[in-house]
Amino acid sequence: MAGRIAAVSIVDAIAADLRSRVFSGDLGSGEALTETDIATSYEVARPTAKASIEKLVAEGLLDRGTHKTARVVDLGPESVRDIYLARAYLESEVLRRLARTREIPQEAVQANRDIAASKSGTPLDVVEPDMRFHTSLIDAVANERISRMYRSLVGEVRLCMVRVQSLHLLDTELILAEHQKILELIEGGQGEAAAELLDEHLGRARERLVAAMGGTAGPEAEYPSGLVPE
Amino acid sequence: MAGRIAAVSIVDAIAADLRSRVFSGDLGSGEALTETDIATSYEVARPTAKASIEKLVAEGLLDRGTHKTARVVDLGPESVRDIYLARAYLESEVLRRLARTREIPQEAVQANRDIAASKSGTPLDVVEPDMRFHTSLIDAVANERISRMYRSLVGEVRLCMVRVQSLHLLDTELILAEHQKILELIEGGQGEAAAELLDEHLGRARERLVAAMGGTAGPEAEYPSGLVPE
DNA sequence: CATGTGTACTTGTTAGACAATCGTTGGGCG
DNA sequence: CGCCCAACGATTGTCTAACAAGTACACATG
Repeated sequence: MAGRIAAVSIVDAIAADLRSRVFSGDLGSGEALTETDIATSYEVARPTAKASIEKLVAEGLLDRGTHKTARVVDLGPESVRDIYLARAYLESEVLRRLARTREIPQEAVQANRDIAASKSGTPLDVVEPDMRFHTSLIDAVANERISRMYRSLVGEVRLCMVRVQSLHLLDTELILAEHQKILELIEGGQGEAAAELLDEHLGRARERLVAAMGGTAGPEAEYPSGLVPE
Repeated sequence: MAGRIAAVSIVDAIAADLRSRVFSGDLGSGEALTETDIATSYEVARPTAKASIEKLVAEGLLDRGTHKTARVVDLGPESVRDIYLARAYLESEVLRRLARTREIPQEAVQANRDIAASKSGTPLDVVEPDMRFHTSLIDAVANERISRMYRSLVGEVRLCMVRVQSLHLLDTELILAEHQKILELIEGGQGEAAAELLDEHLGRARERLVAAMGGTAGPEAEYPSGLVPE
């Protein structure tokens, strides 16, 4: 059974709703979330609202100190680098290990197909399948804790993307081609090459994101030779 | 200032105390922790106790379902494998990246010295510096999220060690020698070799731990040729 | 022996309250 | 006029008390 029935607590339900509102941009960076506001707007008691907030704080989506109002995290360039480098650490090693068995998850192949299909939509439509491509690779190693760690990053990654959704930072064709190449390298048992390509892939996204946020981009932001878009 | 003053909330203080009691073995595997028990024993309100429990649940040290009493996690062989493999994923990649700059953290060197110094003590005395050796390597990459992820594993790793503290699973000399060799390989820029040695190092600990817990150990449990202890 | 029921225990959630703390605003003083 | 300090409001941390809802186990029943 894939999706057993929910049986969510009120706290979880509110946390889930807040989470989606953060991802959708309904709650922007730095926006304040007081316990009483949430309590009244969801018509629950303050401790319930408090617990929801604390859940999101633990996930890294909200930020707050003692006696201070919780706010949606405001990710600066250095946080973006931190997040993407952490991704690279996890994912490149996963690629190496997957290459040893030369197994590629079907979900990753499907995710890449969905990226191709979403080219006609808005830039934001690419985010979901792109994310799914990477998570499916992580999940392929079948390690509960690795997957759990990666999920905690994914939340923040999506947060980055929301902030720059209007900018056309990523060329879909290039994403597609690199994903495809990564899968081929895994299938060919060339883990080292796959890891290197992934580093490039993530490094470029990272530095272009940093630049878009007002930071100074590193050399990784450049397109590979001969693949500059229109 | 390394350790700024605490200013801990009551919830944090109780969580910290429970954590140390779990690590010290005062609270054994599967032991029940009801909210009211904790509330009365620490002389706080039940919501406060509840919050403390939820913190530990989030850390993976306690386990509980809805409407069920929280219990100290009972790590089975499959969990031990999961934990150690997750460690290996993180650490081997960290080693590779450290080898690129050939930098070895002084904390790791010191930790290894402390392991040598603890040989005369109980087997449990080795745990702390051993842990410190590994965490210092992780922290050396200066990535906030990588460090945070690793910390979440460390709690469970220590839990494993508590359960097998009475057994003499690890030969201190071998640990020491392998740690030393890993540092040398990093210094020499041989990241691949360092990662491989680490895999062996962790794999052996992992499988011997599994065997000690009643599982069937894999081939990694064996000592390397020519290094069988007395 | 299997099954259903009931009771005690535990957790989920709420309400209201008070203390401690943070941010800000306004007044007093140089 | 500008700056420092005090008082205030807003917000969070914690508590007490209580009820609802769910679980687990013993018990009685078929």
